[in-house]
Amino acid sequence: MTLMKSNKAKITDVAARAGVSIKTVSRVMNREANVRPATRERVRQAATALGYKPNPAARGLAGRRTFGIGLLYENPHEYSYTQRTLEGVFASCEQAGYTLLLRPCKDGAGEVSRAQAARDFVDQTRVDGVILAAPLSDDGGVLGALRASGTPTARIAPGAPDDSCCSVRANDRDGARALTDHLLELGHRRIAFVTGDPRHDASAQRLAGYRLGLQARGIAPDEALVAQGMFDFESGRRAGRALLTLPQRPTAVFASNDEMAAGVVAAAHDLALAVPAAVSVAGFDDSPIASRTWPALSTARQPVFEMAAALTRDLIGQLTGEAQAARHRVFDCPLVLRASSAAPAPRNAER
Amino acid sequence: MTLMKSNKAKITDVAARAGVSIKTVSRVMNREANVRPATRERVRQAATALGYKPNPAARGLAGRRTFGIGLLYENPHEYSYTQRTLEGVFASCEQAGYTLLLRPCKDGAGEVSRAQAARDFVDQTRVDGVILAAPLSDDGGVLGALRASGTPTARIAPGAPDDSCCSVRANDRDGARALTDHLLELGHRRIAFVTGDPRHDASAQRLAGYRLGLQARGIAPDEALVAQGMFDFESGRRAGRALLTLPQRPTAVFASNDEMAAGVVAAAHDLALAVPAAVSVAGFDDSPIASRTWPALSTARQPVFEMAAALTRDLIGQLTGEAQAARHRVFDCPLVLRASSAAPAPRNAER
DNA sequence: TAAGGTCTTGATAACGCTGTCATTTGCAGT
DNA sequence: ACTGCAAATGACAGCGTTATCAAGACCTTA
Repeated sequence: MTLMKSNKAKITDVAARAGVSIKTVSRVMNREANVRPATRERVRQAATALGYKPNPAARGLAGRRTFGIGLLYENPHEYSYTQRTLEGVFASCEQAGYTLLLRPCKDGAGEVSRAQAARDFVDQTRVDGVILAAPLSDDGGVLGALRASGTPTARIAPGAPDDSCCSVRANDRDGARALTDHLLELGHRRIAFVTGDPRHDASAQRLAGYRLGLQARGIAPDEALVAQGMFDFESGRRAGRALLTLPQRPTAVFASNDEMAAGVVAAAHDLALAVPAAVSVAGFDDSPIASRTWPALSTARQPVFEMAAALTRDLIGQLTGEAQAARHRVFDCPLVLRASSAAPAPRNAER
Repeated sequence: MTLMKSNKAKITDVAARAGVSIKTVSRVMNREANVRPATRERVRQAATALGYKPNPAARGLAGRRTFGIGLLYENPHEYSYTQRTLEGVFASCEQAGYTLLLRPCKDGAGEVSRAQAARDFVDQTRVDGVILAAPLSDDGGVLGALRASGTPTARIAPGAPDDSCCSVRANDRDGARALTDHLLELGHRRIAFVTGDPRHDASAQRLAGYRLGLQARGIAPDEALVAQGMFDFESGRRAGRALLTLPQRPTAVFASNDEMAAGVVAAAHDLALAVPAAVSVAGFDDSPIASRTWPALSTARQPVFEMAAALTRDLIGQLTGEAQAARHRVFDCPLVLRASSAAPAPRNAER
């Protein structure tokens, strides 16, 4: 762990180390012509050694350009989870006069490269604060990079809230528990479950809620009824196919998010099983896909916009010094019951 | 039309006009305490009169804060059109060392407020360039505001490409024509169409492609088979219900985008009409929803990511002076045939 | 009226970089 | 070795704010 104080190297430091004037450093950094290769190389090495990154504000002020590109768009009808998060963050930023800068991280990349992306981002933008969406909010590398840079951070749905960062999360366990209870009340007893991406803490919470629900009714857990998913449609479809072709078919399938639940519905259609007549399906999130499947999904609504907006307010509060301690908010997930869940067919309704 | 040269007022101008020092102006702008109300008001009026907006770069340099909030997230599975656009823009920005700043515009707001939003955005961020997503790319107010500010602009799917802005668009007409031909070749003759939001030029193009296809086969246009939609799921569902309950039911429905096509599929399900046995459905875009409906949608793929990435490259080329003239790119939309389209049932296959 | 505060206000120095323009260096060509 | 020109480098002045700190204005109280 390095010193907390981020003694950012500046152009004069690089110039001194390379034994040239700051103007030459500027030329090298901006890839201008007319610098001898040897000099260029010397400067480059000095810059690397010092970890020098030009200050964008100074560049913008002196050079009259910001190296920023704006993207303007209208709110589309087809919101995704990320999209809704973004809208929530933006709403709070706008109110406080902050600007929103985005950085998608390649999901294929390893922890090292994600940490690097985080480092690059704060260096390049010098933002006052950063918000981490799950599962980045639990990424040790990213968290470490941000901490090292001294950038205040806020986390969406982190596994272990920590008093150095504000955080917000849904009450995944209770939401999943409520949905499980709903299926139980309809008379289902063989309820399968599709887990989510294990890197998201929410996955574990939702599974726990499901188990708690069964346990409360004295139903023995059956591991054969729990399939692994990754939060995406295809994994849901695969899990659905596996679960619905089990010798003793479940009468309901509860997937950890709507995207996978849509996959389960597709799998049921593929197998000519009517939903909900032959099998009930439930999801989680109340994302747009939930009302676009046929039949529409019963689910638990995650108030994404509100969560993101509140978290951003908290972060800005910290930045401006209004807030003292890190705040951790938890939002409830009310049930949204639609057509994908119903009482099981009589022959399956045991007890 | 005002002078093109944007003589941005600076703090000294405001100070001079209000008859105070720049520090006092700074205090007022930053809502600091200890400024006499009368002074505060005087400064405020001077600032308004001059249209003064603090330069964020100077603020960042002097004050060590950027008023920027970063949002880091991983690429989600559930991409929307906007999301994909954003990824494409980001990819090109990243490569050129630019930072991406976002500004959602309220879609409910009028043209005046959208223009204001655009103005505020460039004032607040001083971005080097702006990209306009449809239908903002055809919004006179926004375009005017950007032109007045002298900010280079690039447009996604504009109605009338103009030589002052780069643009990119899909070949909507040919794509729609190809999809129509596909349905015709399957044997369909009564093919209904659901139009898109009229503010998007693409809507008119797609409708034109559909009409061209019918015309080429000598099929008389039947206006009863054309329903108005707004590119969203619900409008598609409504249009689908209307079309599928027509006395002489169409054997196929071609919706201007996948979102609406999904609505048509839902409407068919609602009416207990099997897709594609009783009615074929086609969409446009190949957005994620296209492969999530059941059955999955036949559609035309709009290469959104590539389009956005190319446009951004072009814009940055203009900014750096590499490119001279505004470039206008057109991307083809290859057919993606899935299970939602098939030959009509024999009794409907006339001729 | 004077002393002792507390508000208000302003002068001026950063902030870290790029632009301008002068100066130095390197290298042909003689 | 010398001239001349182009390439390479540097000195220094901004860029438009905020921060610091001192000074002035205005009250209160004795």
